[in-house]
Amino acid sequence: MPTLTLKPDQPFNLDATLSCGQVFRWDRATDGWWCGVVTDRVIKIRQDGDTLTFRGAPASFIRHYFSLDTNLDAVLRSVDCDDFIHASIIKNRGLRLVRQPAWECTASYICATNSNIPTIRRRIAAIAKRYGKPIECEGTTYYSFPEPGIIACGGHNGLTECRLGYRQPYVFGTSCTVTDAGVWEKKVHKLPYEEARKEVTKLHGIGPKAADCILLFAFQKYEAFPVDVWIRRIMQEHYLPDLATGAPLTIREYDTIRRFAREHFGEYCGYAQEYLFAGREG
DNA sequence: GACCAGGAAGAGT
DNA sequence: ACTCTTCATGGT
Repeated sequence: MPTLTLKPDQPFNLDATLSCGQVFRWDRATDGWWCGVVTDRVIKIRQDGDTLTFRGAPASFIRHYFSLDTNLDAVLRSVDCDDFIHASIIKNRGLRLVRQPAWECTASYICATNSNIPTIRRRIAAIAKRYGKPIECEGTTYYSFPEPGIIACGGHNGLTECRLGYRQPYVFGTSCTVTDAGVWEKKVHKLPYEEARKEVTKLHGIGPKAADCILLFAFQKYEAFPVDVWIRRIMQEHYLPDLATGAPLTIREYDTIRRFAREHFGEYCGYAQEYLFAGREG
């Protein structure tokens, strides 16, 4: 099986990267192997020290997907500007933001609103099973994530069995709007963060939070700082004590938090966000 | 059974 | 431009 050797100055922590909540289609077996579906590939990978062993994709794909070309030391040095983020970095050093397929990421975060992570995972798996192509791997059947055109062709009620709740028309509607994922993706890629954010927010079912997740995880816009209930809590406790507590998060508060983060952590504040999120409830 | 979850849309001010 | 309400589902 192919392997890839990490350089001494190339920190990477596979477990932290895949279990921090940025991806929904990876599972860790008890023997240390991770298995995930990325668009139409089933990838198995494990880490033993500085060695990655994998199958299902060429090394170039692995290197790109896991952002192994990113100078993580430099990124972390740039956001490591106070004691609290410093502790989060120590705890999860080697966590990297992966490069998610844009359409799958977009549909995923529509499904993610007002839900917990196990539920989100179940919904995405249900969509893949409903419309994706089966992929056999070591005696198990996996399913690719369907292109938007496939979902659009399924009609209004095609997703009913996926039990998306009120998100069903959003996923369907956005599938119809995007249709050609490649074209849409290129358009967003070209835009700088704030403009890309406006563009992505036009889609049905995507507000500020989902847009920031999509831009961070799929478009490498590292200035994005997604604010969910966990991040809001952490920011209130450690950085912005004057924020109102309890009440629903308003657009104004959201902007206050993300602008503070952009200012405080710098141009890679998205990385800071993910280290903070990884350290939630502990 | 209450309460919460990687929120967002729509209607009414 | 702000505030309030509603939305469907599953985990704890």
